[in-house]
Amino acid sequence: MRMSRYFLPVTKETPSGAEIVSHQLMLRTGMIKQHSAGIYSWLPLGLKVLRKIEQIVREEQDRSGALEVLMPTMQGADLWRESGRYDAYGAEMLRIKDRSDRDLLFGPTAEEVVTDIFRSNVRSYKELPLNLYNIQWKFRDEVRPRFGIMRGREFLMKDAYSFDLDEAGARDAYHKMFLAYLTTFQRLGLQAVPMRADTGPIGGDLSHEFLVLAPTGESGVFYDSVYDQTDWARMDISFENTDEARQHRAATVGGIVKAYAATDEIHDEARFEADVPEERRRTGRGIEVGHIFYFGTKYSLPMNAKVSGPDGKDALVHMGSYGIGVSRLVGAIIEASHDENGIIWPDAVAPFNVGIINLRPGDAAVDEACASAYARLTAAGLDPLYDDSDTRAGAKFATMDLIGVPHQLIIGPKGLAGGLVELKDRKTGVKEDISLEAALSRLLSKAAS
RNA sequence: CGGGGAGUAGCGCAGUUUGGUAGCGCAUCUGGUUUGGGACCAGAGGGUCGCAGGUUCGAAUCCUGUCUCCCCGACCA
Repeated sequence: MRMSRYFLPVTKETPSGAEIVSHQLMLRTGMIKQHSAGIYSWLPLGLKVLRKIEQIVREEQDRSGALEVLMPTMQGADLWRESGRYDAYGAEMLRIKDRSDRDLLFGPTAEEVVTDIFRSNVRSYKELPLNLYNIQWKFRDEVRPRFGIMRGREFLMKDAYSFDLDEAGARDAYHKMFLAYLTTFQRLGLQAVPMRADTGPIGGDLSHEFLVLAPTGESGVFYDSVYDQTDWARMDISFENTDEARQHRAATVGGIVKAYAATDEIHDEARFEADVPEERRRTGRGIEVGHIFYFGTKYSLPMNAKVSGPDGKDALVHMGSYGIGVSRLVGAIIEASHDENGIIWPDAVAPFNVGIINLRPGDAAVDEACASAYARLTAAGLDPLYDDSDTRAGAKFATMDLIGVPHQLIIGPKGLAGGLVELKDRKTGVKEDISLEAALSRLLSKAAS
């Protein structure tokens, strides 16, 4: 993308009303524009990042065996009356009437809709296990939206719903999502710690929140430092539905959750001190980016979602639901990864892989070198952002750093006269003077790996 | 919903106490000089001061109402 053709309304000043750094940076980089309290438009740069995150979430859901669907944002009230939640949900649910005076609502979640899909299409236990997910906009009329898109009223959520014949099956579905979440967050460049969560009226031990560690997080977190050292990507998990794979998943999750991790809501200091050696105790702040839970027959019972079991009798399906705040992740990543100059995107979600800075537009040799670099990087499948604007070098550097372009190729007449360009790493700040060829081959090999 | 704060040019703000017909910085546009870490000079455009009523010769400023946004608390991806 050429900067001159892009829509990148960056500002030097911090907009008022933005308290936390991710909100400030998202506004300053022109990723989002506030529409009203808790409701935002996503501008090109922000949407690009949102889509990249969404795609990683999608890939890991698919890999775990979940199947993508797309459920409506507008839901009829009848299903919610059936589950008993139309009255129970309260003011957070946005209720609307259509022209025929029918009650609609903007879905805050989709248990009712997905259960309805299930019960009208699935008859036999042989079709299980089944996990349906969608990545769809939700609306919750929060009492107090805040922190930009971190707690918006309208937000993009990945919500998955598992269906199993019995609790044992549901437990395995839970394990699959648990493990898929860990790899998802790791791919996003985040350190997320699973923490046992309050299960509410259902009870049991099957509810976990995933918290991204960031100093500005809303929740206080207490955890064993073994979570700092774990490389989830190396777990080598099979999502096959064999007994062996199930046992392996159960053992893996069991091993992970054995270590202490809790948010301040349910933190037990005495247990923390008893279970975790002092040198391994970690306290900090976290942002909740995922929440999974098993809720048994809470919806299948009132909505009569049954399958025929192997014994020929109908059985209510056991369900679980699994959420990831996709739009919140954008903010969470920024909270976890930024410096005084701006955002430091992890490579996997960076809106552009490489920045090209032309220090002297109009200089034939520099223009040519930049154009050539741009063409070759683009041809190799990289997504470069080429600043071809006629502005001061300092402003260009500041903008590239602000929007967090991971690698920056800086080309000017002085360096070029000696056959050199500058290659800068956003994260480390390291700058190197090397030949254009060397810089390109390094960028291309990095892209290939 | 309780408590606090704020709405003045695209953005950030001053002006309100003590009414006299709106200003600064950034951004934008034009021309010129520049160009290796957020340039400089000269000029220009842009605001019914959130909205509605009221007081007054006269209201951004005082009064009443209302809408919106932000912050702190109880809830959540």
